[in-house]
Amino acid sequence: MTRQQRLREGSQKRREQQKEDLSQLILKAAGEIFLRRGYEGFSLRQVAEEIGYSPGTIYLYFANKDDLLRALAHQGFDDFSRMLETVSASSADPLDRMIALWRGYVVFGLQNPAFYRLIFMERPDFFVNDQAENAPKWEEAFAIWSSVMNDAVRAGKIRADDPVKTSDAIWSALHGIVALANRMPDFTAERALGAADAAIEMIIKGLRP
Amino acid sequence: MTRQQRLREGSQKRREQQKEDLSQLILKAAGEIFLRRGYEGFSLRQVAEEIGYSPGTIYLYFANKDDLLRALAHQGFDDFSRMLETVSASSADPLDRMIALWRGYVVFGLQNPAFYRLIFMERPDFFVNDQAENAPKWEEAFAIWSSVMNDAVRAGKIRADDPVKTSDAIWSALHGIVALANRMPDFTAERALGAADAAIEMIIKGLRP
DNA sequence: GCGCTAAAATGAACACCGTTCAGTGAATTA
DNA sequence: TAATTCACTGAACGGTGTTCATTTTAGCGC
Repeated sequence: MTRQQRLREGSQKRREQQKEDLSQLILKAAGEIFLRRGYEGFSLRQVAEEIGYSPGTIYLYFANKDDLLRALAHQGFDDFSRMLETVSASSADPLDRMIALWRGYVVFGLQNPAFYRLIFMERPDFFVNDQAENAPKWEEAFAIWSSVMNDAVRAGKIRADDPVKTSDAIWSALHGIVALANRMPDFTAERALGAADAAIEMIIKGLRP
Repeated sequence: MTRQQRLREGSQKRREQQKEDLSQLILKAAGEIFLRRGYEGFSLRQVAEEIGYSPGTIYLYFANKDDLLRALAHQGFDDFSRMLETVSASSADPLDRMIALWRGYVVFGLQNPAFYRLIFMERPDFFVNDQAENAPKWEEAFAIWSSVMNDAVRAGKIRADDPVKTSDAIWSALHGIVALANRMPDFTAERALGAADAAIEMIIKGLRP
């Protein structure tokens, strides 16, 4: 390899590094503004303002607003997935683990309202219709969810005549709690946690074998 | 009363009538566009375009976009309330009535996605913080809801240790189903109805005395 | 019928938004 | 040093909600 080739390679690498840096800077600023202003208040022009670039520059790193929003959603979903994994490893008892998972879902939703809204309320299409390899796998998270439920069924802790419908019903109950807390002014986190306890108790008793 | 006075009164009435007419025309056009374009696509300029007036005219009849949107939400909530009343009178048996009410909630949500989204997902603040007399009463709808539940409790059909938490949990479950069906591309109405059946069965069994 | 007056409606403007693209200027290459 | 590539800009386009001076319209007394 000649000296010139090495020089060119180094230069190219440096450029790519800078490009990657700015991409990350945009993403970081976007995350801050998204948390600060919420889903509706989030705008590309503010992100550009924040990092001191013109609005057009963002389009050199992200295809459009949705693309940037999708990147944020993926980050948020990674956190969500990690939480699921952590919680599902918290206990050896199948029933305890399942309850911990459900409670973890609600707590995550209450503690990360902006991201929960983005992922599960405003733009679930980012995940459902996303074939990209780098996309966090909706299915993987759901795999944890259903494996925990399967374990409880196998251990004879709960009955699930129709696993899909039952799983949907449980998910809906938890999602409903978080969604109401997210949008209704008087559905406080405290009230949501109370509803979650009642729901979990109801579900467990309702699915008793 | 002189002839002139009568003339003036008639004229004034005619004017008020015209004002009322245009107000209703705006509301009607707004409803159509809201249904056609959904919550996000709805714009005042389109409403003005539809009825052949300039955008500013709408502000002579509604304070702003929220005010018009609130009027739509109130209409939608009236439909919702009527449905609750109708359904709650459908059966004499407390348990049947309660189940019919729950199922009616889900069906209404699935059949009126735009309005359900407006009322329960995007702008519940229209109701929670609305002190106006003409506002549909959130509390009245909830009164039907909880009276039906109370009847079932008194009839010994279900147990409700903590009525508020239990009621919140049930509402959350139903809302979760409708909310998921509303926003998730692959959560079809059919799937939602399946989840609703599973949820209702789970709840009934979970609350068995 | 004719001015006068008050109400109604307009349309241009403002400040935003996402998005595009010809043009600029700096860094790299030859 | 000259040429070229590249990141970046900033103005523009069409859209949004909202305001307000201005114009048009309609009813009134005469």
